[in-house]
Amino acid sequence: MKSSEIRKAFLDYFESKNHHIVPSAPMVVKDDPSLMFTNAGMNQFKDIFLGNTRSKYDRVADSQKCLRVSGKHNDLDEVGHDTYHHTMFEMLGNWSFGDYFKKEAIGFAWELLTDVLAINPENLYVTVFEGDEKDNLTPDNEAYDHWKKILPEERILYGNKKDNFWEMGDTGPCGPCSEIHVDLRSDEEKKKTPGRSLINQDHPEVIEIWNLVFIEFNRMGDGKLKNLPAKHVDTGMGFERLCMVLQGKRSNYDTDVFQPIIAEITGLAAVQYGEKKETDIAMRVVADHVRAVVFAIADGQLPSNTGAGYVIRRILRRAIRYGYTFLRFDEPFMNKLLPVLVDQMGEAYPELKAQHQLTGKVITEEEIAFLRTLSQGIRLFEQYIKEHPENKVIEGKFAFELFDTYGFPIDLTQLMASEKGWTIDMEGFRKGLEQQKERSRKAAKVDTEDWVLVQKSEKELEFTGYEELSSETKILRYRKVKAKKKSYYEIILEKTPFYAKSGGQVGDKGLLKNRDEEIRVIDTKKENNQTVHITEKMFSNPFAPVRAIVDQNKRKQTANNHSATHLLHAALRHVLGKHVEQKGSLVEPNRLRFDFAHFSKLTDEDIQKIEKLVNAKIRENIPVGEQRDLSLEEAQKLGAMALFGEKYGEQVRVISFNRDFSVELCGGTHVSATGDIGFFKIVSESAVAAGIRRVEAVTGEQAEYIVREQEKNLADLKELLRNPKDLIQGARKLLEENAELQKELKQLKQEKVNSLEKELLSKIRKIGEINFIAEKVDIDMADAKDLAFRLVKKTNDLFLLLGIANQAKANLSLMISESLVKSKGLHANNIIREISKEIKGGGGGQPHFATAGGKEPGGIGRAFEKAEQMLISVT
RNA sequence: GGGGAAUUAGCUCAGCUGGCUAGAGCACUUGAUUUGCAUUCAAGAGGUCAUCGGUUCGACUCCGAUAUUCUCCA
Repeated sequence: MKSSEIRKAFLDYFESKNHHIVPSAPMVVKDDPSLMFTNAGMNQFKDIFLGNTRSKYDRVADSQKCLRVSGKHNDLDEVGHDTYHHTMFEMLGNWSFGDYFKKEAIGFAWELLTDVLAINPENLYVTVFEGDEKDNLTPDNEAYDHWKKILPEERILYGNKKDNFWEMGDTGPCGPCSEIHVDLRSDEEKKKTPGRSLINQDHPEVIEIWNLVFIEFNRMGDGKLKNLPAKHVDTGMGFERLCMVLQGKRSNYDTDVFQPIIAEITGLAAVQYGEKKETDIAMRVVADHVRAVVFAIADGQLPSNTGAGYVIRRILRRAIRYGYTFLRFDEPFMNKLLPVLVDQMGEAYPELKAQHQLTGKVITEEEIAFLRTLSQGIRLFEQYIKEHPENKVIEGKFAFELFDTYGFPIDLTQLMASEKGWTIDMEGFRKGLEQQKERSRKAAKVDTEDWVLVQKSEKELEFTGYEELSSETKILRYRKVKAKKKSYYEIILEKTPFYAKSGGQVGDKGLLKNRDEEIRVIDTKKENNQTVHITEKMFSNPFAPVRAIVDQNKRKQTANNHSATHLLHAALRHVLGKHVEQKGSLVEPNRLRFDFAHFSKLTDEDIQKIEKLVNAKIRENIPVGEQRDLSLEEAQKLGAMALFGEKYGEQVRVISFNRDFSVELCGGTHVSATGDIGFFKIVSESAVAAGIRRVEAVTGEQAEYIVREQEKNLADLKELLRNPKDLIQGARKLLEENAELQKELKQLKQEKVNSLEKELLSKIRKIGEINFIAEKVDIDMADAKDLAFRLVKKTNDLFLLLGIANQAKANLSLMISESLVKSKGLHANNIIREISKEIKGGGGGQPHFATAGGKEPGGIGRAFEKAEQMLISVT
């Protein structure tokens, strides 16, 4: 069975059991601070389990793309070394939200595996929860009894809390789970050791394939368990692993999920898979990582140096490094694997096809950048070896610096060191890393107190901000959060006009008022579908009704910018072409920023055309078209474009300005008609990454302000230039004149130095065979230096001392011919230190040239005498 | 969010503990050479050493702030 058929068989089976098949959620998670990537099938249903939202369907199944880079069995550093761990993988799952429970879940799983997918039941084992005294939980006999009916009891095992009790986090929904394991060993092996004894023992051929979680409890803040009103089922089956089982392979990488990519790699590297341990590992690393990176980029997550983007960059770099070291790829190669991957997965995940070109560009760019990092590291490494030739051990501190500051991988340092017969002080390296981690932990530490429940509400949380900017409401719960420098409160209201940061639009600011007090809301954000108000203070009486008032002015400006963003998006597509697609957006009260896919820099004409079109639409004063509660399909029929990497609910909202101009899916706040925006002005255009451009713009008052500023600058400039007819011409003339004057000045100075040169030459006195000059001159220090260097070239055995006096300051310059430095042991540095005492100052320099400064110009003469005395004593 | 680093000629980079009139390679201009694949040789142009402030007789170098970029950790 091909992998695509397996995926389809799974989905078809559950569809036949009345499950609604939902698309995979994006791999990148946006509104959950505890999670960067989707790491399990249940992530997109978290809100349902938490009770924040209700599901439209009781039964759901999907194939979810997931990414794991850390966790029990998924350390990024391990991927590739074995044959079954991955960063990106697909998780097949079926769910029941308050519908069926253990009996049906077990029945479905068994029927699908043994009947539809024809796995030999003899090879299957299951585990059930053994209970836990501390939590006062009895063994899960209910699950046991259901299993007993379908397979012999000797293949049912009890498992402990670690393996068989699933929890979402420290608090929240949880429950016992039941795992299905498969024994893939040969009959001979099976006879030797019973499969039963190898369950959950990390045996590579006795593995878990499906986990059925029965969610029935809620873990409270105090650690106690409470029964949930509705029970849920949450299951997850690793797709790649299932393919391995069904295709009779011993490694996930041998299945048709990975083989086409590996075949491509072997072609490029001219190395066969299975030839050598090291190159095999490298190929697995590359094959795994290219999938992760491509899916992430297609979901809109570009590599960057913070957060989720940084994780993607790390994965990409790890692949490049393995390719570089073991497969001898020393120029970009990852993008060459892209067509195979798109070809293979593009059917199930259309975003890969749509984002093909962009993905290739971004990856190539990253590869080039990293190869540069590598060569810089190699240079530093070699320099270090050269500077410490006798060490034979690389200090941990240096190895850490290479890694920490220059991003040079430690194992590459190790490899290069061993090639030269050196070793690395890994202890020291680890110490550095540990300190780094400690620092970060300290800085990132956030103490979150438990939620304080104030009042209960029967209603769902409500957002009133589309209609009004001030609402009468009550506090449901709040908590105090202590971060490193500041502490603040998070407040949840029953209904709120405050817009929480999302879709690029920043969160509202404003006030919460009750009869006696008012507190400021400094930000509003969304967490697990709830609007969280951030405040610096808390009411002394949280039970009183409050009025929530949004800062009207800021909101209005934000709305201007948001609507302008839509017009900009549409205008970009009109002017540049339909390939333009939103890649990111930021909408603040005083500006807007819009990132989009486009291959080249915008010309000035492009920008003008775009501004012109947007402003024309503003003047048309198009009323906003708003439609709520549409299905995604209905919205798309209207022409709204769904973005890859965005998660849309069952109901979407569409904002349009003229049906045939701008139609977008959007939850943000907008103007009532485009005329409100007033005026639109682009202030900058730049690149963010390969194939992605950024436009920043302002609207309304802010745009007016910027234009006024520029106008003022221009007026000031005109006045400065005495109102020339042609400003540009005037400025150019001024610059030319200035250059001319500079030249003349230089020449005059030159002449002065020339005449001084002659004058000084005529003043040479002989002290022994030394040509001695000590004179006051009226030039600046730089010219004095120049003069000294010119004289020393022309005169042998010169001892030149120049004194400069201006106002309250005195300067000395001393130049001595190299020959005198050598033969007489004269040292300008020492001499100037001595004689500068006479001008109440200090100085220094090199043996042949030194300078000094002081605050007594009257002492210059004495300094000259002193120098002469010193010379006489030498000769 | 925290730590470390970088910013010097069009490009890639040297410039050690403050003082060598800021250098190299490539690219560029000019002249010669007339070349089996980066032809060679010579001369030259090109720099507010990221920006602002401070310490100092003196700052590319030290200190502080800002901006941009890189990098590691969370």
